[in-house]
Amino acid sequence: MKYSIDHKSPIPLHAQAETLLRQLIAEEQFQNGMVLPNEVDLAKQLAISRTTLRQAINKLVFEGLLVRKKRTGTKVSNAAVSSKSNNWLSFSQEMKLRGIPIKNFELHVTWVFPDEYLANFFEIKTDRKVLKMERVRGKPDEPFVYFASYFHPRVGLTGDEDFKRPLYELLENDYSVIATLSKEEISAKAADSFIASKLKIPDGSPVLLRKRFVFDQGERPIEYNVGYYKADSFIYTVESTR
Amino acid sequence: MKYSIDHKSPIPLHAQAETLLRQLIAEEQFQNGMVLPNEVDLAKQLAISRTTLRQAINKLVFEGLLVRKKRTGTKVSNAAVSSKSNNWLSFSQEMKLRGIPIKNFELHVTWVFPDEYLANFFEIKTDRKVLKMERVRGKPDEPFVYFASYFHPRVGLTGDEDFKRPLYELLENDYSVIATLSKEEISAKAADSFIASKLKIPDGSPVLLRKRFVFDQGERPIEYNVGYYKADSFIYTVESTR
DNA sequence: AATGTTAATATGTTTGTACATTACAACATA
DNA sequence: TATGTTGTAATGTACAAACATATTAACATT
Repeated sequence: MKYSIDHKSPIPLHAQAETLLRQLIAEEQFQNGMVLPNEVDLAKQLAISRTTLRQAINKLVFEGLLVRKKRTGTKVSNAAVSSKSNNWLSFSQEMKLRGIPIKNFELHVTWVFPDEYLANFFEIKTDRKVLKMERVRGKPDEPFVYFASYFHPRVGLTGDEDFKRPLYELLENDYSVIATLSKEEISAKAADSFIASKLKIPDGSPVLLRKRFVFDQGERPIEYNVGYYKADSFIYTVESTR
Repeated sequence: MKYSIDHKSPIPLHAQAETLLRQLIAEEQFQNGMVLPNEVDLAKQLAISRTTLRQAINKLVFEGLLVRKKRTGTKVSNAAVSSKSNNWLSFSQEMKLRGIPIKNFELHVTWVFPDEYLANFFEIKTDRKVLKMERVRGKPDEPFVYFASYFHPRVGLTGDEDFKRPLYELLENDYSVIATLSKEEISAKAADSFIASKLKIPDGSPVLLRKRFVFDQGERPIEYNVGYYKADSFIYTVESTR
């Protein structure tokens, strides 16, 4: 087999198994509608226990990528959501897609102590400094988003990186940190004075608040990102199938 | 304990444990934000193994109802109402899952001529009437969402249906219309006077605007839905993997 | 030929056990 | 006083073993 599982890796076996299955399905080694090998054999092939394998399969079943059936086996669901539930574009790419030329300004990098909320997400203590990157984007006279990213110390960023490069490319190539999972929360809010000044809008104007929690393969937190978008400058679109 | 687990029941123990936890949370035996007993003890109390208990907890964690944290314990997520992509719970169902009792009021059904925008989406002419359903939801003294749904004439609704029933169930059972695809747009906006009065908030307050375009199996448009959510009463969550 | 029985095989359920990781607190030491 | 060190309690990960259940296929019986 092309891919395999590394028992020495810090990434949990079930997580490795999960991404491995994803890859095989994506590459159509396991094709749409095809039944995959039975659990006992597959576990043996991957050199993990059946229980661990089942953890991985369970997740994919929950996502709807796989369907279990007794006696018949577990098959790849071709109705497949394609799970490209969009949005693995970084922001600059998103905007280019809309034909809007965007500039970065007020790019600012510092080391800060995390607050409770962030320390909690990162699973670190509040006295452990983290790298914070802030930036404002838009046309210079018309900013439309302010956002702040915080990076887990584990990633190993020094603060001297070229943050004009696409972020996920930088992480992947130079730090071999692979972001595989993101959870986002989108809500509406009234701009406080800080945000209002950054976006050059009146206090209390509506903004779209977008929090993004990014994880690596082992589901370990690696980045926290908050963005404040001027109302109407950003529309979040989601497509989902059943 | 009021409820307990029956080892002789044909219902799997982990499933029993799952519903039991749901009940306890709904009844606020385990309240919002409260940490529940540690796994070892809880398993002992319920007379099931820790692993089995974890199966149950895992599901609720996946749903977002519980949050695990090392050393601290597992706590009930008091997070505001959220909506996951890729699952097709209608709004009332989402709320029930979290044990929040929600009421519909100001339910209102009329026939209207579509504007250009809607006619365009439905691919019909503007002189063809469509069914419009409006409603406000929340606690009676505290509305937190106003929304309007428009249904394509093709669906065949008469206006006399019981709109208190879950919508997709109604469409599926009584009209054999199966909604399989939805596209959503989420943005922030300032409430105009109409929305402000419906939600009992000041003019210009921020609201989350959610437009939903629903299609049937043949990708034909069947519903257009606009919702205005009071800021902070609704968080839209999206999870995506790569 | 239709029906019932059984065996095989897949997933489903449950337990017991062990060790890893994290966070905190209490204590001990420089 | 400041700084390690160790203990402890929680979740996280992993494995092995056994038994349950559902479905199919093959076979036997009527």
